[in-house]
Amino acid sequence: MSSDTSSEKDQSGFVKECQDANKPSKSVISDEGSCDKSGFSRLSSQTNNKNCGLKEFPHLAIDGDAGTASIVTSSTCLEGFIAEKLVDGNSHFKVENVTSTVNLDSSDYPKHSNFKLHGDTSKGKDELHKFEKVPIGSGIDMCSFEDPLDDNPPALISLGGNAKLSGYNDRIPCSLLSKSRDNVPVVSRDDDENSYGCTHPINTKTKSFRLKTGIGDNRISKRLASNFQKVAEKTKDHTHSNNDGDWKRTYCSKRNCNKHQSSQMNIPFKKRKLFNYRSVSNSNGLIRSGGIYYSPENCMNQDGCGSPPGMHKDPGMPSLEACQHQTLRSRGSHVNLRIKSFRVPELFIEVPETATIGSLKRTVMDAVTAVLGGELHIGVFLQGKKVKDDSKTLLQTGISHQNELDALGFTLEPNSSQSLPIVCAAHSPGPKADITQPVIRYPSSPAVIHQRIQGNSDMLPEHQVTSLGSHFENDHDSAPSPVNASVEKGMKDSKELVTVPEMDEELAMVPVHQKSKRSEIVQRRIRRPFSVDEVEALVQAVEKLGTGRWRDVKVCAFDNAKHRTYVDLKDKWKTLVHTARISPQQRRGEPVPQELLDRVLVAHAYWSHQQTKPQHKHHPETETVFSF
DNA sequence: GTTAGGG
DNA sequence: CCCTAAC
Repeated sequence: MSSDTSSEKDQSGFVKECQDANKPSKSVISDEGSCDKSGFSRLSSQTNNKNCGLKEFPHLAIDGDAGTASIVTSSTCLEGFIAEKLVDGNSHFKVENVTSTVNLDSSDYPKHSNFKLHGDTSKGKDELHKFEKVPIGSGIDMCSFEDPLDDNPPALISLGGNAKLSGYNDRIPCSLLSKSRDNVPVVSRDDDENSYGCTHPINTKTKSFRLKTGIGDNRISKRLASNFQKVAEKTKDHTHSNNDGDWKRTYCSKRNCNKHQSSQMNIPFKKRKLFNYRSVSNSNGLIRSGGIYYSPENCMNQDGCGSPPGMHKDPGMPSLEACQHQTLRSRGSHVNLRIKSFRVPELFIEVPETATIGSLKRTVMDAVTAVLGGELHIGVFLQGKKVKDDSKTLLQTGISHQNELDALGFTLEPNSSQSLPIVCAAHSPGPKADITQPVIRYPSSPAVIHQRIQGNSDMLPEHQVTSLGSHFENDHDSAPSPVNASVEKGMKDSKELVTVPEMDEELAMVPVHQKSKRSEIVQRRIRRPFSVDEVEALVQAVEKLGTGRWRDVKVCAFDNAKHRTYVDLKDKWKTLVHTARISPQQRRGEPVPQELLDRVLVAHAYWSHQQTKPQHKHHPETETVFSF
C-alpha cells in the first residue's frame, strides 16, 4: 500500500471522494460526504460541544475571595530582616506597621472560582498516605488551617524550602517541623513563614501547641504525625546548623499565623516535597486565596539589610548602604504590594459523571498539586516587562510607592520551562500586559477521566450521518493533551530535583519514588473514549481510504482532533473490528450502533480483500455496491 | 515519519 | 493507550 497512487484510489472508489470531493460520484459514499475538512468541521463543532464539558471549568483557581494575607517578598532589606529575625527569634514581623500603602488591588479577580484549596488535612488523608514519607517540613508549611468559621477561609500556602532555598534564601534557616505531644503535627516553619507573620514569639520546642480543634488537627493521622516527627528531627539538624535552638522558635502556631493571615492553604505533603528542593523564592510564601501581601517595610531592621553574609549587593551600590539609605528614608518609602492572588492556571479536569465528589476533590487537588508542585519561580513584571535582575532593588527597578505600581505583576512560573507561566498573578487594575494568561493544562493521569456527556442519544443516526463529513475539532478545552509536553518537561525537571544532594536520605528516597511514579502517571495520555461521532467519522474515512493509511485517515477525518493520532485511529479501528465481531453482551463502554459496527466489518473485509489482491482492479461503479 | 501488531 | 520493530 505504500505506493498508493491516485489511480488506485480512484479505482477503489472509496477513496475517490476523499481525494477529490469535487468529482461527482455515484457511490453512496460520495453522497454521504467527502473527507473534505470543511465537511468534517461541521461535525467537529457539534462533537466538540457535546464532548467538552470541561469548558465549564474554565478556571480552577485558587479562590481569591479570602481576606488578605501578608507576605514578604524578596528584597535585600527584607532578606536581612528575615535572617536577623531568625537569629534572635524575637523579631516580629508586623504587617500592620505598614506606613505607606500602595495597594494594588485587583478587583477583577475572578470570584467565581469553583474550587477552593482547603487546609483540611483529613480530606486528603488518602493522598497524604501516599506521601507519608514526604518531608513535611521541607517545603510548604502549614501555618494554619482553614478556619471553618471563617467565611473567607483563605488558603495559604507557604512555599518554603528547607532542603534548598534558592538565592539568598539558602542562607536562611529553613523549615522546621515539630509536632505536639499528642502527635499532632504542628506546622513547620521556615524563613518564609517567618516573614509572613508566622513568626510570633516562638515557643520552645517543648511548648507544643496544637492546631485548633476543628481545623483538622485531630484529623491528621498518626502516621503523618510520626512522619512529621521524623522529618522534624531530621530537619532539625539540617536546618539549624547555624544556630542551635533557633529552630525551636520557628514554630508557627495556627494562632500566630492567623494573626496576620486569615488562613493558609495547606498543600498536600506530596506537594511540599516538590517544593523542597527549590523554594519558589523567599517570597513565595503564600499562595492563598486572598492573595499575597507584600510589605517590605519590614525591612526597617537595618541590620537585616546588609549583615547577612553572602548577601548579594547591588552592582555599583553597596547593598548595605542602599538598604540603610532606604531604611533611613523612613517607613514611608516602603512599597506595599497586595497581590490579590495567584491564580492557578487553567486546569482541565476530567472526571466521569459517576465519580464521587470526593474523587472529584482529589482529582482537583491532584491537578492543583501538580501545577503547584513543580519548581516554581516568581516572575516579576513591570509594565509588561519581566524584571530579570534579581539584584536590583525595588527602588532601582522602579517599584516604589511613588511610582505607578499598577504595572507590576507577579507570575509563578515553572522552573526551567519559563516559557510556561503557570500561574498568573494579577494584582493590578493596571495594564493587562502584566497579566500573563496561563495556558496550562493539568497533565492527565489515570485518575483524570474524561467527562463526557453521554448524550449522543439525542442525535439521530441521520444527523450523525449528515454531520459525518466533519472532522473532530480538537477538544482544546476538554483535555490536557496538547500541553502535556510542557508538563512532562516540568515533571522531568522536577524529577531531577530529587537528586539534589542537600536532601537527606529519607527525603531523597521516598520522594524520589513518589516523584517518578507521579511522572509516569502524568506522562500517560488520558484515556479518551471515542464517541459515536468519532467512530462514525472513522468508519467513514476508513471506508474511503482503507486500512493501512492511517495517516491519511487522520488528516482526513481527525485533522483537528489533536488528541487523536493516527495510531489512535488505527488502534480504534482495531478495537472496532474486534468489537464488531464479539457479541453485544461482551461489549463494553459506550455502545456503538450496530449499524456502524456492520460497516466496520464490511469495510474491514473489503480492504482486507484489497490488500490481498492489490492487483485486482475494481470499477468504481462496482464499488458502489458497498453501500456505506 | 508511518505502519503494524503485540502489550 | 503504549511501545516498538520494521519500513
